[in-house]
Amino acid sequence: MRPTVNDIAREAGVSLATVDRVLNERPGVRAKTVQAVTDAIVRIGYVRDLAAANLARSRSYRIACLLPDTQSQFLATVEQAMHDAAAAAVVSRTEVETIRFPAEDPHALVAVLADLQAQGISGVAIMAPETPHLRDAIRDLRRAGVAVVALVSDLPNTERDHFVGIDNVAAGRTAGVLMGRFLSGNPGQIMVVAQSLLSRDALERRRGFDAVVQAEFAALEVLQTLEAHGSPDILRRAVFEMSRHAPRLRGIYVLGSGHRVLGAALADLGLAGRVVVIGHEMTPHTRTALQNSTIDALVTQNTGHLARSALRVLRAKIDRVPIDEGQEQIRIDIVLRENLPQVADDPASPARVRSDQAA
Amino acid sequence: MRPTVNDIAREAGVSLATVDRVLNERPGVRAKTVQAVTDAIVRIGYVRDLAAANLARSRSYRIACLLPDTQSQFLATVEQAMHDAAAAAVVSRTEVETIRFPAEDPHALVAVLADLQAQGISGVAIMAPETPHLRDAIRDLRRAGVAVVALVSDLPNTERDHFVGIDNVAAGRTAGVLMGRFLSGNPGQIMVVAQSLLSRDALERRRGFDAVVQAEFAALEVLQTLEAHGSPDILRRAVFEMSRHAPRLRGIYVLGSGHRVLGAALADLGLAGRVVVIGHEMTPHTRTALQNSTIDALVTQNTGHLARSALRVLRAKIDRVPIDEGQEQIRIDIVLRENLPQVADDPASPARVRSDQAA
DNA sequence: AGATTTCTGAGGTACGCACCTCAAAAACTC
DNA sequence: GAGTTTTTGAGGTGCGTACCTCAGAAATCT
Repeated sequence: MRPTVNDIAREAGVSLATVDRVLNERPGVRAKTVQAVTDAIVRIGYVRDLAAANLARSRSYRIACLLPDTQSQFLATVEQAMHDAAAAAVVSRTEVETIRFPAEDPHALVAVLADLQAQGISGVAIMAPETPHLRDAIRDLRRAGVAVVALVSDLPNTERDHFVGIDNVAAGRTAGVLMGRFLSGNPGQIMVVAQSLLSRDALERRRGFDAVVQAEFAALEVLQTLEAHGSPDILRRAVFEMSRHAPRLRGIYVLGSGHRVLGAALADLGLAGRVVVIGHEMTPHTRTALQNSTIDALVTQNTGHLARSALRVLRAKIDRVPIDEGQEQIRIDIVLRENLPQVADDPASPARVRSDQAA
Repeated sequence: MRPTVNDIAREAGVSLATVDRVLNERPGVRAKTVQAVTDAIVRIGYVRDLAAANLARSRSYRIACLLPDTQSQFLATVEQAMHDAAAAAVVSRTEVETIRFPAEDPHALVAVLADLQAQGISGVAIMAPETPHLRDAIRDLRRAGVAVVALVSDLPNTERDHFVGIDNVAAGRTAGVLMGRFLSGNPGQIMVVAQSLLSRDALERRRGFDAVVQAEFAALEVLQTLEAHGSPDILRRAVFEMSRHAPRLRGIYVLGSGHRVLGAALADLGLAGRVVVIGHEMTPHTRTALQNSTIDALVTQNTGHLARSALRVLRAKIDRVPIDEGQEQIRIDIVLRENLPQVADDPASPARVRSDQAA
């Protein structure tokens, strides 16, 4: 049997009340007694039963997930993943509320955070660009005992407890290597397309991509980043314009989750299937593009893992227990058509291939 | 507040005892009353508090993990991952015992399983080739109420509850595409190396690899599989022998987790760095080989995920609760040097790259 | 209607822990 | 050594559920 608090009390020769005081760091225990209890704890290998503890505390976790209100398939995927993770987390008494804040207004975000703190929320997962206002708001949250994790895009200069997401420089490097290897070091030009270069993740990816191409695939020339700024027309025109000046265009790197108009533009230019296209993030659109080979490879992060990890880390921080680093490391996934994960709720997805002969 | 059993009782106009009988499927309740209670449950949205339920049951999960006693870095990694997952699972009152069984003796395995059943184990994760004996043993376990999952290598014709692992045909296809693309469709020969072709996973990978290369990279010729049978010498000789007859050797596909002797043989043949090497599984050895570019790409499954997933699925099956398909799908990971995950406990691993300017 | 069977309700104990109170013991102070 | 402060012990209640008993009500049968 697993040792309980009573076993500690017996082993340490003190009463249950004292053990309780030590365990929950309540005052009124002599240092010597504390030592005796902690010794007993390690001696008998006691591990607190968190389920029972939380039951007794009747603690529940109220968590807020803050995402910008930008229209984006990737954000929609993240929100959906968080919703699913939240549904699975009700059994561990976790409630999650997702809030979209105005992307352009740092004051609005700060107001939302202040409001959450007032409401007595216990944890916050946030995806937002780092501003001085946000730094202060996060510090205030932490001071108030609220756990904070940065999601997708890190906030390294704030007091956030943890970052849940991938190393975007490495993701860019990965995209760069794939591009270089798929082109086998032959010379040519690479077009880079982004929604905008304002976000930290896009910048870091571009940096990683450039570094690798420059160092290992010197025959490739990486062109200036085209910014779509949310407008299909701007992107379309820019692609046509640039392709005129890039006679040996052999690859396209899409820093964000891809733009529907890009496929059409490539088809019009007669480039479809003749250039290597590498993008980021798994969305309904990039998934389809990968399936019909409009995109050759995706460098992604698993949004399901992202959401579940954020909730797990927040719960751990709230409970002040250590986190399992290995489990919380979000990997950089490379997805080709061949290793495209099946979507669980897609009735059209083919049955698992399996052979019934052979041991 | 979350509704409790008492709320159900009030809502359904019955007593707590009756609610309890319905919830735990105990006899002695009229169909009409059962209906009234289940109606009330959905009406108020009751979700059973599993933590409290397990506490009251004072249930703990005793789980056995069965692995063949073959010497292999991959198996060692799996065992280690299971050990780590077990350590993290003590808080959810889960005990895991890993047992290595004689790989060559199906009767010994059956005996171990029968013994476990007698000991009153509640769940089993097993990695073994499918034999009639094993089929029967698994059926008996299931009949006795023991949950069973197949690990790494599926047992599709048994009554196992679930398979925790990747689709190995797809993994082979993925390796095939990487090989083809890295070689850019230029003609050449591919050597295939395996420990043995007896295990289902190796066979399936080879099948997927062949299918893709044949269909999409017709210029490549895939040579006959070399089987090492655990002997570095056999492998070494076979590689030398075959490379004499393959003047245009451009790639090597390692079906298993790679063989230390292979790197040396390639160096001796002057092929190091001149052929594309693609392997499977992340082990200390393949990791190093990837870092120093002896191997170009690895197609892997995350053993940490594998182990945690196995434990989660087993617990879910024991509790008879549905599993979160999305979370339990083990992805086929493609690992290049650039997206090599950091090892958490490696003090020598470089700090996370991050820039402190830029929002 | 009476006997019999089947349901149902009221209540208790337990799981492992948190958190509370009150009194007694021990350790200090002067 | 009397008074004061600090530390400790004993005990209780509750968290949400499981599981048990026993008595009484309701339904069914004869």
